Amino acid sequence: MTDVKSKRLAGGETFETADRLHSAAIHLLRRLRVRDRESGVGPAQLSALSVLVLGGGPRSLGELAEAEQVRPPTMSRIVAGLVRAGLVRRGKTEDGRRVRLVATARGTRILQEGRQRRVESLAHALSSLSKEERGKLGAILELLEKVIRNV
Amino acid sequence: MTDVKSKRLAGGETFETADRLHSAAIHLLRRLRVRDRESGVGPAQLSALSVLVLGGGPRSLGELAEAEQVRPPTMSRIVAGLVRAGLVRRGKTEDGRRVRLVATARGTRILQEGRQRRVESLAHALSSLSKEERGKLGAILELLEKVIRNV
DNA sequence: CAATTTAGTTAGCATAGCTAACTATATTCT
DNA sequence: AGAATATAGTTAGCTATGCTAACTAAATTG
Repeated sequence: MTDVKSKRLAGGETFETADRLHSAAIHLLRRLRVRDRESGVGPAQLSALSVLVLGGGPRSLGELAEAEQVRPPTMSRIVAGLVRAGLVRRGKTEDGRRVRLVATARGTRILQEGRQRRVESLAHALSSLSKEERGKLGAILELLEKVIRNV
Repeated sequence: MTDVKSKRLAGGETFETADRLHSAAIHLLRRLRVRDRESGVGPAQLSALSVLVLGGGPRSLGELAEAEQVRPPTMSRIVAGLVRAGLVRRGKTEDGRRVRLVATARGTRILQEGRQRRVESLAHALSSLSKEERGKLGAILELLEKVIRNV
């Protein structure tokens, strides 16, 4: 009870689980992002577009910057690229300072296709699990989604 | 049996699980990477350094580029930054063309501290789970690590 | 209606990705 | 052995993505 380990014995197992979960997430996304090159859209643009398409509709530039953890000038330029590529359209709002950013049909299609590719790759790997194992994974995901919102 | 869904009924559930897992990984890392700014090292440099520190010792530049899914010229510059910052040292090998990249003591310390911060944030969030739930999560991680290697 | 606050852009800097073209060392093939 | 080829890294120059500082325009406050 006097060694280094004992100081955090209560949390030690949790820490190890966190470490493994962290590492798993890194390795998973590192593999999946390979497929994003096929879209021809850069990672920051793709991620911002995903907020507009999957995140429940149009946003202002500031909201998008916050969602992507990026400063307004950075998002301003990312959006400029998306508009130039015809993936996003700028709309007006009641507040003349704000812009309303909307994914175009093309932007929506490109994002959905990319997401499809990523998720298919993962689904294929998951197919090696038994039905029971996938069930357990699904149940854990429920918990995990709550935990992540609290990070 | 004739609608769109039925075409992939067998894989439909797996696809949904993959989608949720994918989304959870994205959201998790998006939150954790906030803490990396404290290190004062850019994301590409930090990630390359993690391969040297956690990935089991020294590597050549080409190996590092492959591990990070980046082209040699890109890794060349990332390594130049790490060397300039005193986090990595270049060593010689028998093959005069190859370099042997080793993390310095300072590089190792900075990486470990950053990883500690990330994992602590996650461990703190995980502490809201019951002991039993954490146990289930640990068991699933076993499976997940295997699955991810097959993506 | 002047002062302040808020939303977004522009300018300029550093990092990080790429391809093409180069240098230096090893290997292979007469 | 020596020429031709292959391999490992670097350099140059482009685009994209991150930042802060300084600006413009619109809304809100006093």
